[in-house]
Amino acid sequence: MVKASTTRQAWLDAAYATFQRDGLAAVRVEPLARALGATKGSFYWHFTDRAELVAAVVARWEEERTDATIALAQAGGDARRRLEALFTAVAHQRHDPATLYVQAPAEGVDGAVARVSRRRVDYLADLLVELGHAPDEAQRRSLVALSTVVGLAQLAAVDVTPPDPEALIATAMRMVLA
Amino acid sequence: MVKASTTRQAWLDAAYATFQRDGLAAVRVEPLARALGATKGSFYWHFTDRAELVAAVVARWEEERTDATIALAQAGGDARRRLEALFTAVAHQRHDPATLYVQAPAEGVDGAVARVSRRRVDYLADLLVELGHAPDEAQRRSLVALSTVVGLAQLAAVDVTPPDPEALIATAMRMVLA
DNA sequence: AATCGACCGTACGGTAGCGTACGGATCATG
DNA sequence: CATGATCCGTACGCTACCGTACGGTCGATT
Repeated sequence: MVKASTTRQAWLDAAYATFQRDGLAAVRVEPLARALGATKGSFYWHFTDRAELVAAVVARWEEERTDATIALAQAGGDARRRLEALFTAVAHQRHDPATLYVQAPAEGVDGAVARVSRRRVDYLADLLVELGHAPDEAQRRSLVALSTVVGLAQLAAVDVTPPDPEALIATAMRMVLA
Repeated sequence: MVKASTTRQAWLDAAYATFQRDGLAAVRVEPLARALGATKGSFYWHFTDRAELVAAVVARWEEERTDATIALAQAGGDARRRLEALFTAVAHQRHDPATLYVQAPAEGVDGAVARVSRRRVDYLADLLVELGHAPDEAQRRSLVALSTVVGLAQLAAVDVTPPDPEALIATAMRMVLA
């Protein structure tokens, strides 16, 4: 019987935006209130907790990521084409905040992050199985691939980046396929 | 003419220990003082800043990492053996705190972290060149390898871990070499 | 023995955020 | 039109931490 109050959504939208830009830890009630031109009185009407807001933000993120994966899975083409599409998508898409994994446990959302991670690994592993790899080996290679993406984001945080990102993607894809 | 006061070292040791366990952000003056049975009066005698302590911690970390890499480089055996030793060492060694990369910029130590990262990549790339890879390709593969290690630590933070770590290492090494 | 400097404790002020109490406003509806 | 629910602002207390002021102690030096 939630009468979908308009401003609960505003809080969530603002929180989601700062989550994408600066990570979960940056989702703070008072700065958010200032940004919205509101006060905490409003916030604590719509949410019981900061934790509830963070959980809602991550729930939305999980939905979006899951939908995106499903969309990828249903894209046309054979396994090889879908894999190429996946790699170029990952290369050009906007990424999750680099702080996501380390902050998730403290924010109580590591379950959701783990689910999304596993779904990503499984999707890639399915493609590799289609391309002739044994299931166990496919799973391992997929985990390495996801780790690579996550790790590159970490290194980018300290400004260690490949000279030629396109060539790196190509090499990474060859490494996963070979 | 610094008369090597004994307790400056005590502060540094304690700070280094909590850095290794909980990351740079966990290096805080007041908790450290409590742990040492001292007060901030002592701390601000030996250090001007919390920043100075953090910088000292990271400097020590950089030295240790550099020495370790040099030791690896001077180890006996051909390139192939040294590479195998590297992989098993990385697999069993204690790792850097998972928070290192994301926190380094805010703590003003991203330069040191970047240097260590590049040194690691370069060391592996040298091995790959010895094993017949072209320099550019070796550099790319090394960056992928380091990213994989860093990414695995991130995923471990949300409890996404390989079922068989040994098999994963073997696969990763094959991927890097192939 | 007086003093000086190294060393450290106490006490304070300041910041940034969380959560709560409470009162005022607004609006639908009986 | 009164009343109750909804919504939000103000003001407060609390925690955790940084950095500073200042005074006291103690050993070495003069």
